[in-house]
Amino acid sequence: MTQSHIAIVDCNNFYVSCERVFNPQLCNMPVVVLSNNDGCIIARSNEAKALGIPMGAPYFKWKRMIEDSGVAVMSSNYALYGDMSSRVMQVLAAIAPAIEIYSIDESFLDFSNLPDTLNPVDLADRLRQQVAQWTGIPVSIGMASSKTLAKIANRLAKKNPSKHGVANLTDPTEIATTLAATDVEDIWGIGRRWARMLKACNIMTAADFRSCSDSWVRQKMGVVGLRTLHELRGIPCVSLELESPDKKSICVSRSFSTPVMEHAALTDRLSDFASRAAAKTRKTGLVAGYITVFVRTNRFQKDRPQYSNAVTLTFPEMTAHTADILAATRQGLAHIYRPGYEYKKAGVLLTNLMRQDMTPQSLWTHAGSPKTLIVKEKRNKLMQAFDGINGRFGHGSIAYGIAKRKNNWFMRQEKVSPRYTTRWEDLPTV
DNA sequence: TCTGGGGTCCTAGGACCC
DNA sequence: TCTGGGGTCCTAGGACCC
Repeated sequence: MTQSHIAIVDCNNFYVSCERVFNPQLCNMPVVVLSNNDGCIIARSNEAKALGIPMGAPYFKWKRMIEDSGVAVMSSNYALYGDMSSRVMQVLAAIAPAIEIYSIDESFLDFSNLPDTLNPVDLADRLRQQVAQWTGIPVSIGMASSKTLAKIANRLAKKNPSKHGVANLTDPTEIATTLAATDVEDIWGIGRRWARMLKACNIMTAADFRSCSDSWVRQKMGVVGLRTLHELRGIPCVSLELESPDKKSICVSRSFSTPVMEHAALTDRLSDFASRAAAKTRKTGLVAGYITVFVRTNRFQKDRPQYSNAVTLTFPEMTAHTADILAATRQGLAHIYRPGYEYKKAGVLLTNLMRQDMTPQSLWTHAGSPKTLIVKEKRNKLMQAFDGINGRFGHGSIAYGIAKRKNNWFMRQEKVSPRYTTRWEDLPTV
């Protein structure tokens, strides 16, 4: 068996980099990108990080400082980021032996079994240059024998300018010094809670953690923590997933820019979420068995009356049909809606998903009978036409009557860039 | 005034069964 | 004064990720 070697390619400050590709004035200056409703800061350029602006911070708390420091602020433009992501991944997939797309801005690549003539660092350099040339996005690449170590190598590549964006972490001495310089909370798989617990036990760095005993880690952090421990020792426990598995849940939820009190208004918004969720489900060729509808008040306003509730309903027959999902959403909301509260967030979650062609037939519909088949066929064709129109002209171009009243509740999005790559009208001109 | 959205996996404990 | 033992399935909640 050959030694495992894994590379992770991570786009630098991805959302900011996407904005910069089409608006070069944003280069060499501090830039942040905001979440939906311009609520939180979810991406920062290096210059913005240097100013001390933290990831995930509420925008309103930093607005003053951001304005005073001349930081450029962009609302998020997911149509642009999603499209840029697939371009980056296409370049990687064309060159690398095998790829696992891990998130919108990261991919793991299989560098095991490279031919002797091909040095992994040379291959990584080539990938970096090719992605930069063909998409304009800068990436960093870390390599090691496990995913967790590759992640640490990636941080090294980003932090250490002498690495020029590529770090291959294989030398035991370099691994030891790098782990000693890595804070325990910067390990992939160690979040805030576990970091706090570990630090309380005087385990401060990745090197400290690596020398903990298996039994102690197993007891405190379960098998997940144990896996991370072994990965840090260079034993791969998290394998590459070359085929992306089917989703197990599909969720559409939003916070509202202003609170919603009325049942009818909540129905409007949830109906929109429901039809988006239905379209997402059809797009992946799945059908849902259960639906959960949830609502909640603003959890940050502790002096206001709080209410949060959810209900799960079972579909009589698995479905991805907008009409079924809308009906269930309205039924679910009727169960959990209580008047007198200021609702801040709501959503629809579809679970028990299955490939449509694997769906068990209901006992009651005589699924095989010619009449039922014709009805099903008609319903499916309706949804195909529906998706075709919305795919071409944008979500909501066509909608069920109950899903679309007046959409006068737009998201707050004051600084959004054009959809340069996915809308003809927004194509940049040169 | 203003605090995102979408996922995964694991575990403990209860219900139920023999 | 006493009240088995073991297995499976399901779910809620907790941890994590980007």
